Amino acid sequence: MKKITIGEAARRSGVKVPTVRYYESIGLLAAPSRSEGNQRSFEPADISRLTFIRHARELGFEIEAIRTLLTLQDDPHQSCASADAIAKARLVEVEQRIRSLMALKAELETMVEGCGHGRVDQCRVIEVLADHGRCTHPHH
Amino acid sequence: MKKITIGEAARRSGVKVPTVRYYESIGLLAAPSRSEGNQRSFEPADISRLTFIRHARELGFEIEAIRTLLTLQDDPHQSCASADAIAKARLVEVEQRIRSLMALKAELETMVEGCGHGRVDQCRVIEVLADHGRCTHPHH
DNA sequence: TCTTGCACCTCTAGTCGCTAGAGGATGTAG
DNA sequence: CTACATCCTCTAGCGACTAGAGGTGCAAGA
Repeated sequence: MKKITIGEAARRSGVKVPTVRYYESIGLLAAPSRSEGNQRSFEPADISRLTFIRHARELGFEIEAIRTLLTLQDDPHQSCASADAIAKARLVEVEQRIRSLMALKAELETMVEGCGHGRVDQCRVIEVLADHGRCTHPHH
Repeated sequence: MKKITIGEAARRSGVKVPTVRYYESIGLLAAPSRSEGNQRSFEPADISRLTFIRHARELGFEIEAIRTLLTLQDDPHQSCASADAIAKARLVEVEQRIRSLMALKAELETMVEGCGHGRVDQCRVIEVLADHGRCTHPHH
């Protein structure tokens, strides 16, 4: 039975060491057993859990959503309707965010293109910010 | 000389009352004069500044970037190279964020589509999160 | 055996950009 | 004069970490 230190767990899961401790502190990860010298000793299952969490975070799921997904994973006989709903909600969020960012992109492009690289009083960047009415792409 | 209260300033600029006070506290907005009863009294110029800030925030500029943009606006004889650089940097950020979100969207769609609405042990949502190797769209 | 030096421990405080709430003062309309 | 909205200051909280202080554990080389 090999002992996995927190550094090793971090390296294998891709989650940083302080973040592993943080996840333990908020109860997302069960407190692992300790060595004689009070150092954490993780199991392979903990690495899987940390990897799951990291991946979910990369997909932009919030901690509370991940908490729910983890309880679903812990009990595989449940219906996956909750997991489905969480993923769908996240998808809607992402789609909205993309739309919003596309509008911003268009507006920023107009600003940057219009900049004559002269002085501030002719600068389109400043001008557009100062006077919202000049936005060519209304989005908010 | 009409006195503009903080509520009025908030209404006209679209910045919330506590946020106006917050901007003053971090020095983004000069402290306005006060009434006899110690209430803030804003000038029309303050409303313009608040509107500028709000618009920049909506475009996702960070407070420190806005601070720089405001000092540029305050001195219109400067070169607008800084403003241009800030806007360009923001544009690059936005473009990267969009690309990243598009990848997430694709992955979420696969997850949601693959969900057979059965039990968790057949759920693609949980499965993909647990095993990153099954991502169809590698992005990280 | 000693020592070097890294990895580990706990705890607190800071990040960003607000937002919420307590507890009290002011201003205005009826 | 009395409601009542709005204002004031101050502190604490949000999410998801991150940084740092100050101390302990552990493995390897001299």
